[in-house]
Amino acid sequence: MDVKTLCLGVLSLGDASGYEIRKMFEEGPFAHFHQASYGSIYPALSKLLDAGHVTCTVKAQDGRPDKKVYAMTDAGLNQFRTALFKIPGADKFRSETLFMLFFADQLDDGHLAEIYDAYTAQYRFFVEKIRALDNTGLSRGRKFVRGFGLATYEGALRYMEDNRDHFLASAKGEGWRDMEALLECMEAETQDINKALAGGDK
Amino acid sequence: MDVKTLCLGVLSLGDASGYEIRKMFEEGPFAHFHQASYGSIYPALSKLLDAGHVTCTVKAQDGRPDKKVYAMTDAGLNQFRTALFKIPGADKFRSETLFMLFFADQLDDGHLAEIYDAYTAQYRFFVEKIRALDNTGLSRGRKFVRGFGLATYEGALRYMEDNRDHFLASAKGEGWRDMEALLECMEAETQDINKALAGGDK
DNA sequence: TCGATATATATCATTCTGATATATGGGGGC
DNA sequence: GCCCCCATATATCAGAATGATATATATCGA
Repeated sequence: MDVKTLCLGVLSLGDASGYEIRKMFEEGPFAHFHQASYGSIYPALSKLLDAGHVTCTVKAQDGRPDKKVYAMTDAGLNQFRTALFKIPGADKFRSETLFMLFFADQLDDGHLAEIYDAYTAQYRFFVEKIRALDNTGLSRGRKFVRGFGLATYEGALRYMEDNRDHFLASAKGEGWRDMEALLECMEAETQDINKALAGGDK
Repeated sequence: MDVKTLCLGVLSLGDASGYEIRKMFEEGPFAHFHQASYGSIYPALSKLLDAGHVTCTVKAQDGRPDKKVYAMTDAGLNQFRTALFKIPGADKFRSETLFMLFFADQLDDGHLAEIYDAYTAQYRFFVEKIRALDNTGLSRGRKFVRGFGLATYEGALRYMEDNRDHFLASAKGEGWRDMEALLECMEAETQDINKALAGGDK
């Protein structure tokens, strides 16, 4: 799913400028499951304009720079609905923090605790913020992703709170498995995946 | 965190080829919170070799193509530990499925149910697979990320199972908020974030 | 008055993805 | 026996995205 489609999605909710679209991915309702930067949004809007999927109106503002407000056309809506009808690609989760915590034994104790507590605080903040959101009057899709995010963050937060002291206190180097063991593990998983897919999933 | 650092992390667990490193991100212990493709791994290994952070030994195999086995040097280990001491960047989660489900009202009912059930099945599969993992003898870091992943997936799965029927059955277009309302919402969130960060978090 | 922050658009080097190319060998189906 | 698919293994590349930077204006607090 490219940024053009993401922009069309945002514009299906109402007219917006590139700056506003970016805010939707930075702090808005999409922030927790998608992101896009200026460097991809502005070129995407140019392409959408060329293709006739959006229109552009320059609006002068007092006390602020001019704004280019984009609006979706019928062709754009069709394009968006076509994209929505495809099979979605797999989720992609990237966490530098979890990668670091994986290598806890290589880290200094103070730094490890610092990272752990900052990560916990972040999740606690997200949970509180999403809980505080008023979900009356929202579309079912918006309600669903809100609940989904809350449920996952709550699961993660509870785990981190429950396991903090034991994790930070447990001994370094206990139980060390080598590369061969990891690769064997993986082979077993591969077979499972193949079996599951052959069984009819996805 | 660039792919060079990710490769060093894998190599800190034992010697490996580019192909094997890729498997670690595709199906191995890192699969659920990081990914890297050949197109980034092979160039990264070349750069690490030039920098003296790894060594390379070509190994002939019977019945299989030759293998380039990479091993971390002392300089490489130092480099990796330096990278681990930095403040980790923010998590990045991207889900095309959640983006589509956000726009549930734009989707055909059959397709919506299909996407929902496939997504649920995927999470159920992950939960079962991680539960089945033998965690005895693993390092505390490995144990932690396993538990973390399980807790988040369980939270998401429970939510999807509990809300399926209500979500799919609820009426289209109920409660429609416009762009202005979304942007107002965001402004409130921004202030919260600033307050929280000023308060000492992270 | 100075610096920081917010609004707003735009560009670009670097990086990463996803696809493709190349080569070998094993296993299953017919 | 033959064909096709899959797994192993390395490498490259077009296209896309990131993160940083440049530019300009206005507000707010110190």
